[in-house]
Amino acid sequence: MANASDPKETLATRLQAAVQARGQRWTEQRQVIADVLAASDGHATGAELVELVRAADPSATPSTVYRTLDLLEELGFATHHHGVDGRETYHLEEVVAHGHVHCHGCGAEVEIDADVAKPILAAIERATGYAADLDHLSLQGRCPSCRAAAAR
Amino acid sequence: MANASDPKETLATRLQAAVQARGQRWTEQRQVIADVLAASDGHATGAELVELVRAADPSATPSTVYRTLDLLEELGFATHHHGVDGRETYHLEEVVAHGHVHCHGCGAEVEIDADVAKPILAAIERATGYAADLDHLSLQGRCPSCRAAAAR
DNA sequence: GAGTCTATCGCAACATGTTGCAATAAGCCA
DNA sequence: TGGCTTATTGCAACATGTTGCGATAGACTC
Repeated sequence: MANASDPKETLATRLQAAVQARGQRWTEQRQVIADVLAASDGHATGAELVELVRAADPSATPSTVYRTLDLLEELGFATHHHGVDGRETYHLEEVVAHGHVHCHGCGAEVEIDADVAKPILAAIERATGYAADLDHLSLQGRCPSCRAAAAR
Repeated sequence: MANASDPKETLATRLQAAVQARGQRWTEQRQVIADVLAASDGHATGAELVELVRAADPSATPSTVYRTLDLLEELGFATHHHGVDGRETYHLEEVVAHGHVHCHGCGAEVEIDADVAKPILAAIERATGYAADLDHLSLQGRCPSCRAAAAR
């Protein structure tokens, strides 16, 4: 821990600067939420974050957590997507943009990083004209081993 | 209406046959839900279906509707995916398989039919080894006109 | 430091789904 | 037809988010 870039410190600090630059306010609750998010590994559901925040500050309420999360998205510090079960999953912006693919055979979920996704996004653009968002790329299908098992 | 194939009749009938073939039971509620689904255009959220079913049969409850919808999926008569806002959207199997792409600029949502999707699915397979599911393909990005507006 | 403006908070109610459980009734067999 | 088995229902409680509103408290000015 405590490496050179110290991401936990910089997240809260940069967030505070960004919030205040927009004429908005920096509060205790936002500090707590920023800390919790920085301490997570960058993948957490809304409910998990609410629970973690309440553990750090029992007076916090879900509405505050979700509203702050919305603010983080607006400011570009986080993104969220809906997983297979429809639950929200939040990512820190520090985590490099990536998509997900979920296997409905074995339930495995793997990440798709930018390099791997490049030809997929290119195909989407050619086919539809849309510039798709890697962070919202959430696919379902069958992984290679389940396909092999099904073929037998 | 009342065309040659008469899909409304056949859905309930075929569903009943499939349910009974599995040793399961055919009930009033399932008949109502099948009728409602057949009368929809093949795109309805869970909440909409619950409301429609309750309009047809006020004694029906949400749990019954959702459980029946799960059954329809198991039997291959319907599929569902989660839209941009995380709400569930159900499709009848009669509607040809298709994906969706949502523009986060203007909010437009367009369908991606099988032909258009083919190169996308091929790219996904090449990049990840996964055989992706067209019905669960739910993308977000920027549509051509929003991209043009942003470029200016 | 005091006063003002208003963004943010916490609460409570709501929306959409999910789950456990006891009561009901569909389908089967004698 | 009558009785039995158990899938299905309806209820109620819960889980996860969202929204409206009055109270609180940041931040700014004087």
